[in-house]
Parts: sequence; C-alpha cells; structure tokens
Amino acid sequence: MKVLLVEDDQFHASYLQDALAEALPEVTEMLHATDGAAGEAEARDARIEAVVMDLQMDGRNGIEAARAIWAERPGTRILFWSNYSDEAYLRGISRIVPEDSAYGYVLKTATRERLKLALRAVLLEGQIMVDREIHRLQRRSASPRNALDDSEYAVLLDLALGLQDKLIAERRGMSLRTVQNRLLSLYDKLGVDGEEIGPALNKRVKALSRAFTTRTLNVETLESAQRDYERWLAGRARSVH
Amino acid sequence: MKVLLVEDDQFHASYLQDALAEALPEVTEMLHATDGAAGEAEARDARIEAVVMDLQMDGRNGIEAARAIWAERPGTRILFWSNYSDEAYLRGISRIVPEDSAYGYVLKTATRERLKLALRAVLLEGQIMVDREIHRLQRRSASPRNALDDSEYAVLLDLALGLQDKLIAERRGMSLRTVQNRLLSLYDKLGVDGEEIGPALNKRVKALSRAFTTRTLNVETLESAQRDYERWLAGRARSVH
DNA sequence: AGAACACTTGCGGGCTTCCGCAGTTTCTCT
DNA sequence: AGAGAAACTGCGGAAGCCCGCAAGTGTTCT
Repeated sequence: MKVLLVEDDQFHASYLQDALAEALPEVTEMLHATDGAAGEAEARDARIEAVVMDLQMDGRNGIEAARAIWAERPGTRILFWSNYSDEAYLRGISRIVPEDSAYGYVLKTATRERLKLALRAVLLEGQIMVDREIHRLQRRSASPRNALDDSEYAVLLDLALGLQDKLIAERRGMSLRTVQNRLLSLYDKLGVDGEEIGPALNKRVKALSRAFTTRTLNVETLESAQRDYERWLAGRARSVH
Repeated sequence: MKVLLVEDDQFHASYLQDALAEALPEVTEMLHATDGAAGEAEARDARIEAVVMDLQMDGRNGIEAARAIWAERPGTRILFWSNYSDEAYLRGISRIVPEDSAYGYVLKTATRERLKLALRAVLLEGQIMVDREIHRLQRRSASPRNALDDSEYAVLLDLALGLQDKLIAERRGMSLRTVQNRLLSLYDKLGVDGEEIGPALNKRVKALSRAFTTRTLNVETLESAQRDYERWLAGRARSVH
C-alpha cells in the first residue's frame, strides 16, 4: 500500500510519518510532498489511492489539490489533517467531496491515538471520519440562524472582491434589487447590526470584516475568488467585444 | 539562567526545547507556557529575563504578550519564533520594541543551526538578530511606494472596523475632509485602482480586501483593533453622558 | 382550488462616499 | 526670515448604497 503525505511543515510531517508507520504496518511506500501542486503531480504519477493532506500551505492549498486529485480519481481516500477549524476551509471541503469517496478530517491537536485511528479508518477501511469538533462547526454553520446559502455566499464573495451592486447583479444574473436583498440578509446573518449600541457603520465593510473574524472567509478563499472573477471578466470582455 | 518558552504547538515546542538545550548549556531552568496570557504571568512570577515567543497563538497572541512583558521589565530579551512573515505582525513588533532592549526574529523554516545561533545571540549576548527574509519584508514595507505611515494605518484600522468617515474624524481628531484624503492615499498605496482595466469597484471594501491579501492586515490585528475601538467607545459614552 | 408564505423586482428618498477645486495652515529648506 | 512644498480644510455635486413600500410570481400547505 502506498500513501502520499502532503504537508509543508517539517515537524508535523515527521510526526505524521511516525504515526503512520505505527498505525499502518501494511504501508509499503510513503511519499511526501510539501505543497499542493507537488502533491497533485505525485498523486497522478504514482497512482496514489491514499493521501494525508494538510490544508493550510503556501502556494496551492490542500482544498485545491484535493479537488484536482478527486477530479482525476474520485476513489482516492483523503484524510485532511489541519490546525484550522475555519469555516471557510470546511465549506470548501464539503463542496468538493465526491458522493461515494472516503475522506476524513482530523485536527492536529487530536491525540496520537485518534490520529492513528483515523488513518486506519479512512485510508485502509475507506470509512468517513470527521473530528467531533469539526462536526460541531459544520452543524453550527448549517444551523438556520447563521447559515449562508450558496447564493448568499456567492454574493459575499463578490462583495469581498469590491464589486458594486450592479456588477454583482450582472455576474449572478439577478436584478439590482435582489442583490440588495441578498446583502440585507447577509448583514443580518453576519450580525452587522447585531445588538451593538454603537454609531452607524459602513455595512459593506463591516460585513467583510465580520466574515473574516467569524472565519466564514479567509485569505486563501478570497484569492481564489479573485482568480474566478478575473476569469469571468475575461470571458465577459470577449463576449461583448 | 532561566528561559521561558511560549508556544502553543506541541511539536514546535519540543523541537525548541531540544535546540535550546543544545545551544545553551548554561540554561538551568526551562519554563513553558502555551499561550500569551500564561506567558505573561509566568514571566512576571519567575522574573524571567529571556523568552522565546511564538507569535501566532490562540487567545492572547505573542505581540500583546511581549508588549505586556516589556512594559514591566524593558530589559527582557525576547526571541520571536514564527511561521508568519505577515507584515501585520512585523508592524506590531517594531511598534513595541523598547529602544535599548534585545530581541530577535527567526522563522520556523530556518535551519536548526540558525535557530541555535539566534538563541545564543539574543538570549545570552543580548544582541539584535533579525532573519534576513524578515528584514527584506521590513524594508519593502518601509519603501516609499507601499509604506503606510502611522496615521494612514490608524485610518485603515478604523475603515476595517466599518466606521464611517465622520466617526473616524471624531476618533482621530481630524476633519472629515482630511480623513477622506487619508483614504485616497490608502487606496493609492493599496493599489485599489492599480492598472486594473475592470469595472469600477467599491473602493472601501476593495481596500480592506487588498489589505488582507497583501498581509498588511490579519484577523488577529483586526480583533485587537476591535477591542481598542470598543474601549474608546465606552470612554466616549462616559464623557458625553 | 384557495390561502399563506417566500422570493423577486421597480420606485423613490435619505444618507454616505468619492473627489475636484480653492483657500489656509504647517512644515522644510536655504 | 522667506519661499516653496505638503498637508489640512470647507464646499458642492455626481454616484453609490440602504431600505421601506407595494406589486408580481412561484411554492407549499390544507
């Protein structure tokens, strides 16, 4: 059995290697990549079927790498292992997991035993295993009060990029007023006006600010949204001539 | 000689302990705290004069802890050891270093030899030692093109919190128009309009967005600015009755 | 089928923001 | 001290944003 580790921090990588060797004696070959792009290449070349993936890496991050790997071989088993319980990362993952594939999510603060358990369960048995703390987060983000549905999330990304209402309307195919309605519910859900007694705020900016502090958004997500936007812009320019 | 380690990641902490033992046999006592608040208390109680401090920690971060420690005993020698080369952290540090105290900054990606060198140089010899990569960043941030001066930075923080022009003017004691001038130069320096051919943007939001992607700002800085703002608000309410 | 509810859209008004123009103050040289 | 540069300030207008109101469309119950 071959396993690929994708992890850019050397201490964490060597800890992982030890734990993996202990947990899975059936591993015959252990590959190691230190960023998402190298991980993708490695997975393709070596026809890897089991991966342990860090999420937060310089350059190409774990989510993007996982998406690329699953696009080629949806059966690949991936265990995500990360410090970060950011909602932004979770949202990214739940969006790309193929229906029938095995994956797991373990926090780096988990005990060695729990890590080893997850390694066996996901990589060997093909189970799905999500750390309890993560699960709690996902539940919270799915609770009616704070859940952003996909279209609100899309508008949030556009807002974060600095697009004006009219442009968002064009990009998302909604009327101006509908965009503004979405913004209103965003302000509500992000708690922009929430019980603060203070003076009036610039809601647009405050919404972005809260999206960051509540980990609904993070820098990587923002950068990837920017790339999407530029691609769309290029397409639009072509179609308008 | 007593040394205090403040580091919340267990792998990094144990690596640090090893390196410290190798580099400084004269250390007789090694204390360990896992967050900023505990680090402060430990430093005070044990009358610590040498600290190795992680910057990025949950709860109270390294910058705030260092400020508190230096406020009590400016002679304390502090070596910052961190993954993060964010400008936001650097700006924080250069603001609080007492004129005559010894400090250093080493990246976690540095070799063991370089770390040991920095440990000896800063903690034992009281030298100042800054990783070359960090130094490069500081220089860039001091270059005329992108440098935000203190008052621009203050306005950026207020903007990020969602304050409106009028409120910023009140808080910072400037006229409304001056605040707007600051904003204009912020937009310029953050490249809000920079050679992008795309449609017009919401500059306020885009400025915040760019501040994040260029690492001028990060979530911790934002949260601490929010606390400052709330304190100011409370004071203002009292003085107005 | 009909009632209740949610979502979308246009209109309009009050407010904020961006920014050019021009006068005044403050800083910085020689 | 005096000249020139840089920063600060008020005014005013165009554009964008926030949002209440009301009419239209679609969905889900009973």
